[in-house]
Amino acid sequence: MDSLWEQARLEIRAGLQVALTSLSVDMALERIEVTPPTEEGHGDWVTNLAFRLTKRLAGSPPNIAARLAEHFPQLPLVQRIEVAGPGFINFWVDSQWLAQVLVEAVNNPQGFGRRPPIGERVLLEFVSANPTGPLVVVNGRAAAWGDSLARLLTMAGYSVDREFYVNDAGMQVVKLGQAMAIRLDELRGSPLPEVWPEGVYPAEYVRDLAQAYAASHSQWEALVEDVTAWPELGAWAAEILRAQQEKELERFGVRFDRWFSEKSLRDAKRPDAVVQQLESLDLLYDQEGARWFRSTQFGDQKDYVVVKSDGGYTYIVPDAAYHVEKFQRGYDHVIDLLGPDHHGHLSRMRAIMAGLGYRAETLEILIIQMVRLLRGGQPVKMSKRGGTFVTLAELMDEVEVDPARWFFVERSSDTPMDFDLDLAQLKTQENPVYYVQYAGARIHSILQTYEARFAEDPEPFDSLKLVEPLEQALIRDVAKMPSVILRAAEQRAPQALCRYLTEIATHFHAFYRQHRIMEEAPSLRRARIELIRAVLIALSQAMEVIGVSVPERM
RNA sequence: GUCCCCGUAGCUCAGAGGAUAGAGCGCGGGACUUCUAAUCCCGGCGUCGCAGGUUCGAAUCCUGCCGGGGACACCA
Repeated sequence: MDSLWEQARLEIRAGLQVALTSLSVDMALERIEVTPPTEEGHGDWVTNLAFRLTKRLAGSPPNIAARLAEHFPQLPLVQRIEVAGPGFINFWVDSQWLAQVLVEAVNNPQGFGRRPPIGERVLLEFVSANPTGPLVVVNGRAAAWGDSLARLLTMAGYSVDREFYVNDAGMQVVKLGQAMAIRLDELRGSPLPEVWPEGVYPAEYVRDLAQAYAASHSQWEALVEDVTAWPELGAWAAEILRAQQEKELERFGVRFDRWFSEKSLRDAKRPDAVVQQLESLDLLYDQEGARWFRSTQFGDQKDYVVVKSDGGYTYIVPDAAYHVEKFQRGYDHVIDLLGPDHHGHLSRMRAIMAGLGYRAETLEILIIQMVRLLRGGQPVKMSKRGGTFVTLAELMDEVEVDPARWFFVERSSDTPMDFDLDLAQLKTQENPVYYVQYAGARIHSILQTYEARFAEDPEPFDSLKLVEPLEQALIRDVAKMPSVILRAAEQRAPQALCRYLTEIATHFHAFYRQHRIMEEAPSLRRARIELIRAVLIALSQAMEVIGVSVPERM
């Protein structure tokens, strides 16, 4: 069942087809464009049909538009039709017809804007930070944005699984183990190396991990000089770090359905199967002692190594095996959110999956771009290599979860963003999060007063009382909400919700200052109560999607 | 050098091929005896980076150029 707002669009489109028929023009419904106006005052829905018919019908666009309007059938939901500008036809949806949406929302708050299950399964993989250190700010962006996308797709009727891919095998875990060994040695009183080995981070948190390890393992001193112990030490530390990441994400309001271990994939020999399949498809060749994949056959810039000269696999092999595994689990859509450092990985991943016979459209790869933190207008240093990176935990210590999540979701994911720490902490007009939350708090406050005074209001709801421009604007905002959700889901654009929320909050605040509720006559009071109840529902549902709370008091 | 993203108001950014390109912030005025002033109202002279092209119509699509950011390992 389409939302009322969408229903209006479809009926207008059908009406246009009827008008076309009376002008002896055949046109398929899907080819008739009915779009939102670009500007206020141009109605609720607009068609450009007249421009597109200049070759099939004699006359100028305004003339054709006028004839179409004339033959447009009477529809109860169309209040007004206007031929405007150089040939547009603007349609106003009848406010009374539209006001049904208020009752609909109030009768089913949780279901409002939610499309019934459409039977499609989505696997969304995001964050997937290496378990070799704490989460950093850009992981927070991925977490907030990815979680919102998951909520958005759920609202749009998809069945969504959130997954975190844990790189708990391979070289970086061995390096972590080596760092552990160095730190354990430090515990025995040895000096730290003057130059750390290539790829081994001198990070402080490893010292804490080493202490914890020593405290729980009696034989630890024997491992210090044992190179073969690095993988095990690394795996131990990686699991601790992974568990910390899970906790931090939970604090950030993000939970995963599955933490998928790369090690389990390797243990099951899935990467071997990928290489064998590529071999059997004759897509590998030898060069300089390594096995290369012919990725240029699949649109990549250059071929690349899959089996190193030492016999080990490069990163792409287990990752490809992981994606094969995902598809085998039967998902209709597989979506990856990759970090900014994976930019170059994208074309390789697409190439190898194409090589393995998967259609390009089924795998969507989105890039989460980097985050620059600003304090006092100046960038805060956050280079992971320099060791001065800002962690997600540090960010959460400074900024509350609600504004942090809002800020991350507000911007499209594929462009670098500045995160203004000062602004995020401001609890004033400059901060859009509180602006929207404040609208919710005001509604709660009115509803509490109302329910205390009129627990049993005998007055029936009469939408005819809602005639003020701001009331009608709010009815439209409520009615549009399901369409906003569906469109944002299709576009993978949760940021659209932030814009919607700001708009409905703006209309509400203006309404609030201009009109009263409790002092009005019973019938008007009742109508406005129904209106703001529905506004609160639409607002809360949209806030739910971006993972930001709606406090009852502020 | 190749590939990806981005150039729109002083700043941060919206913009579904359409009408006179919009918001917020900042700045200047004004509004609470009232259901929350974390609010509202008024104030906008922009080469939509540049040049071509497609189109009845381009900030939007295509090509080239200029500027900014990022990615281009037998690391993950």
